[in-house]
Amino acid sequence: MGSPGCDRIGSTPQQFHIFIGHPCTTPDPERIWHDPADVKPSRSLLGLPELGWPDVFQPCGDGLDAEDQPCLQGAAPHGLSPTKVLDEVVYSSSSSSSSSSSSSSSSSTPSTLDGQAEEECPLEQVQMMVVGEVLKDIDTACKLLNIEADPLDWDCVHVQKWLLWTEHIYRLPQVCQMFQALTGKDLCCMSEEDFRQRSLQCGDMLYAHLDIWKSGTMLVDSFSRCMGSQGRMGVDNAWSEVVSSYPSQPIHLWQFLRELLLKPNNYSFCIRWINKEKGIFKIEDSAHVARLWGIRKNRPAMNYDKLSRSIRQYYKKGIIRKPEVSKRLVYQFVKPV
DNA sequence: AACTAGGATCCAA
DNA sequence: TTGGATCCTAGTT
Repeated sequence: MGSPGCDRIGSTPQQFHIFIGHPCTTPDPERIWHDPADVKPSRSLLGLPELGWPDVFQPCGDGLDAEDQPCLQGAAPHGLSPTKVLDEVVYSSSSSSSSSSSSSSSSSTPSTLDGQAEEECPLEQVQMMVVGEVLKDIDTACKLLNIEADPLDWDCVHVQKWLLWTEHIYRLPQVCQMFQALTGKDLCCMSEEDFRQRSLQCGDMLYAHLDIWKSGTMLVDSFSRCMGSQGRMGVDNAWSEVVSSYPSQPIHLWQFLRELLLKPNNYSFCIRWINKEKGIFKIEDSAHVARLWGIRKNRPAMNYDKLSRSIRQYYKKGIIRKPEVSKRLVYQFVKPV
């Protein structure tokens, strides 16, 4: 018996709550949610229509919600295209480093030198964080989709994965077939008008989203050149995280599940430890985990029925088992992580 | 309805 | 050969 309605991606879009730019993609949730200096790029920052945060993602554990945290939203001017925003970030960082008083000279009335320092530092921090967040978002998607960060490196399959992913994140209608047999290079050569011609409804959105990815490499280059050692370290760290994360060989399901479990700030809403020491975990959102696995393996028809069958294959192999007290959706790694 | 269990088959690496 | 996807029946919660 299967799980009706779960065979086709998009059949239950309301359950697919991944968002590439969610704060929880950042490794340290404590810093993110409790540090008042931390400012997240909102969807509008990226030139994308706002989604209700709770509908997009529910940060688990701390109960905080971005809508309840005005400081986490609207970090950048609205109405800018992603490229413009990123360009501004790069440009202003460049200005501020070439002449460290750039921001202060344009700022209204810094009363003291100390005041200048106070104003400059947060600006650079915010700029760096914006770039860092963009890179981390791309990193998250790269890990999940098992694709390169640079669209120029994508083959047709990678393009389809990216499209599938983007459809889900932004709840776009299915557009994959409109971009068949296109490589990443093909995509990058296309103009916004080309995108619109292929998809009147969301071509501009796809174009903008691709722009963010294309800007990733450029951002790293620019920041490496322009930022001071502290900024450079931050970006380098983000980038090294991106680069080092490319899994080149096929991933096993148990490894994938462990990956999700080891990033509770990202995925605890759909899979979490019950007892990490004993390796016991619970799948909180079976459909979501199945979709993540389907995206990872490029199997759009994946569902929990099939995923759980694969998990059960691990029983014989001694990789995963049911805990002594069997509960629904609760499994146990035989060798705890 | 959703989940669990396991047999059978197919396919790609 | 192996790991996983897919389809299936049957039982349980």
